[in-house]
Amino acid sequence: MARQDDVLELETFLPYRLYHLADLVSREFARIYKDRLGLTRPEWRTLSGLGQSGTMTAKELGEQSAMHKTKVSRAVAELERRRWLTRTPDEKDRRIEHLALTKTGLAAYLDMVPLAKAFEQELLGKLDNGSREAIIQLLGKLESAILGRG
Amino acid sequence: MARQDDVLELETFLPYRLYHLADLVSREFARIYKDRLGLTRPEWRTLSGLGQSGTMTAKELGEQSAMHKTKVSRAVAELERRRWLTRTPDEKDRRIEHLALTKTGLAAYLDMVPLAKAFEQELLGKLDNGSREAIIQLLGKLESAILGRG
DNA sequence: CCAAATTGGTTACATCTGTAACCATCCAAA
DNA sequence: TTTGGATGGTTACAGATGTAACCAATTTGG
Repeated sequence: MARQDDVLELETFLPYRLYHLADLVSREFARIYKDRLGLTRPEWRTLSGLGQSGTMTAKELGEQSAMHKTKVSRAVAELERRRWLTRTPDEKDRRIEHLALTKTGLAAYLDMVPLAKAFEQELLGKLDNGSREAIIQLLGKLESAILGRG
Repeated sequence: MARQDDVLELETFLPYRLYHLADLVSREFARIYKDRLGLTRPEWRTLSGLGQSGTMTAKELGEQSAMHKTKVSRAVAELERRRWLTRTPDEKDRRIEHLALTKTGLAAYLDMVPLAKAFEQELLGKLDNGSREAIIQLLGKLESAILGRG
């Protein structure tokens, strides 16, 4: 049966499965910040990044949350429009602006944190202990693998 | 330190990590079918679905490859434009069309299959045996979990 | 010093996507 | 039968995205 070799089973193909799963999880989670705060994913990541790290430049934000600079730029613009963050020019390098959440922005962030954690816990809660451990390990290994340092 | 509870570490947050990883893998793989065949992801999935299963309706395609019907519709239209697939009206239900790859379409599919398998193998090859097993298990468990049957 | 390359960030444009509205067709109940 | 709802599929429209071009400021190398 040579045919077997010539067929790819989509349902078990790793890139497909991985993407599909991530898409499901991400969409499900997105409903929370979208319904509650009306944010897009890049906007949520920006909020989350600044909430976590305090003050960052756009570039740092992009690195921390794996976003292309155009996404960062637009997300920052939108959050600024809402007055959820402020830009402070850098003294020494005038290309750079330091971004930080305003009180309102921080409040939105603090509003989301427990919801995010609950979501994650609920998801992980459906797995046995071993699987929970395993998944953390595996994500790391796969990341290294894809980044070519595996 | 109450602050700890109020912070979410994005880098270890499951939805983020999962999505980021899937995005990396998917993008890397997409380069192959994009460079080689000029396909988008929905188009690749359509090609792959029909290559694997022979003849399907648009609805079946969407179910098999987890695509919204608009994506299917557009991908099918594009592949038809290239004459990579044909539509055959159903005898009994005139809303339905049966889709199948043409010779050209099949050739493109057969061209991609070994590349796809090689990509997957290369990725998995960077993991130890245990991890390879584990990942298959885990993807299934997480899928069940997110779909609420966990 | 000064030109050339680099960097942080924004914008324009074309493409892709999701939602909702839509069109046929089919089915089910009266 | 007719009629009201489902169903398969397409389309319109508004947003989101990626690529590339761009601008200004900075660094580098001569």
